Amino acid sequence: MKAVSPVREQLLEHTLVLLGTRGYNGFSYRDLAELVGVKTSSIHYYFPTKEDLALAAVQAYAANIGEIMRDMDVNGPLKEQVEKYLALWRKNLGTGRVCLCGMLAAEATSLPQNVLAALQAFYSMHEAWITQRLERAVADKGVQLPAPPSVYAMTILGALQSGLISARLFGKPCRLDAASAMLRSAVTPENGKQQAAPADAVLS
Amino acid sequence: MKAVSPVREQLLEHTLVLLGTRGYNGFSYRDLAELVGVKTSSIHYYFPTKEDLALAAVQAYAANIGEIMRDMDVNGPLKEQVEKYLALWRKNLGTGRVCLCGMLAAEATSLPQNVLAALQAFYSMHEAWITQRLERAVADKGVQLPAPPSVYAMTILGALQSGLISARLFGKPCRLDAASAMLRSAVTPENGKQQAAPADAVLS
DNA sequence: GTCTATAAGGCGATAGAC
DNA sequence: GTCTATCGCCTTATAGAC
Repeated sequence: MKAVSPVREQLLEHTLVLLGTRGYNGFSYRDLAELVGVKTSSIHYYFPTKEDLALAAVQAYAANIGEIMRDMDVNGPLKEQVEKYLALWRKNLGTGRVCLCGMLAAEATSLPQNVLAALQAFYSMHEAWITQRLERAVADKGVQLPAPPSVYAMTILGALQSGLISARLFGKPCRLDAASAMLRSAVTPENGKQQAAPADAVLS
Repeated sequence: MKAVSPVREQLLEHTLVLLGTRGYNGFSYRDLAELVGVKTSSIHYYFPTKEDLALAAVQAYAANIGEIMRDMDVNGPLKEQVEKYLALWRKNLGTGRVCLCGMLAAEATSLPQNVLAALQAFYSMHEAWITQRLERAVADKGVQLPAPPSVYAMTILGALQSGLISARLFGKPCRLDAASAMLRSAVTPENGKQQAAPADAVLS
C-alpha cells in the first residue's frame, strides 16, 4: 500500500471529470484549482505542466477501466461479460461526460506524443477485449459476423465512443443503445437475422 | 448569383480547416487572421463573435456536404452511391482533419445552443441518408441487417466519425476502412456470412 | 506542501481613425 | 472594410516566502 497524497488524488479525480466533460483545451488550471480548493501553483507542484496532468489522467483512467476489464474471465459467461462491459459505457450517460479517451482522441493535434501513445493503448486494449469475446461467440456459438472479429471490434468501439458523444449532443441517452445492441447481438446466436429493435433501443 | 466578399469567403474556408483540425477551443482569432492575412479586428467585422463564426462554419460545412448527398438519386445504383458517400469521408484521411461536426460534437459543452442544433441537423441528415440506402438494400436485395435500418445507420455513422478520429490518432488511414466495410457490406447481397477482410481493410 | 506574487503572453472583443 | 490601439481578462508557468 503506497502512501498517496490526498490532494494529488483529488486533483486527478477532478481532472478526469473536466477532461471528460470539456476536453483538454476546454478547462484551465484555474478551473481545477477552484474545484479542489487550492491555488493553481499547487497543481504545478504535483503536475509541472498541463501535459503531465493529461498524461496522468489518461493513465489513471485506462488503469481503472483496464482493471475491471481484466477481471472479467475470458471464459466466463459471454453475455454477462458483455453486459458488464456495456454498463461501463452506460454509466457516463446523463453526467455530461463522454469517454475521456474518445474526447482526447478528437483533440489529438493539441496533445504531446506520450499522451497520444497512452490513448492508442486504451483503444487497443478495448479492441483486444472485444475481439476476444467476438472470437468466442464465433467459436462457441457459431455466430456469424459481417466482418472478421478484429475488424468488427474496431467498428463497435467506434460506435460506442460516438454513441456517447451523440447521446450527449442530442440529450438522448438512448442514442448509445444502437451501439450497445450491436455488440449484444454479436454474441447472441440468433443474430444475422433481421431483428426487432431491443426494448432499450427506442429512438425518439 | 449573390455578391460575396472574398475575405469573408477565405475566413470561412480557413475556419473549416482549423475547426476540423484543432476544434473550437483549439484555435484563436489570431491563428485565423494570420492564415488569411488580415487583422483580428477584421474577423469581428464579418463574424462579431467566435460563436457566430462557428455557426457559419457548421452551416457551410453541412450545406456543402448536404448538396452532394442530395444530388445522389435515391433510386440510382446503390453501390455507386455508397462509394461516392464513403469517398466523402475518405478525403479527410492524411489531412490532419476529421469531420468538423464530429469534432464539434465532442466539444458540445463549449458551444451555444444554435451551434448544437446545427450539429444535430448534420447528424440527422446523415442518418436519414444512410437509412434510406439500407432500406433499399433490404427491399431490393433482400439483405439482412443485424438491426433495423435506422438503428444500424446510427452505428455506421458513429463508426465513420470515430474511424476518422482513430485513423488520425494512430496515423493509420486504414482505420477508417472497418467502418467503410460495414456500410459497404450492408448494401451487398451476400452479407451476413463471415467474410474475408476486404482488400482495403488491412489492419497493421 | 501550500501559499502570494508575478511574469510573459494569449484570449475575445471594442473604439475609432482612415 | 480594414486598420491601430487598447481594454480587461485569462492562460500556463515560475520564484520565493512560509
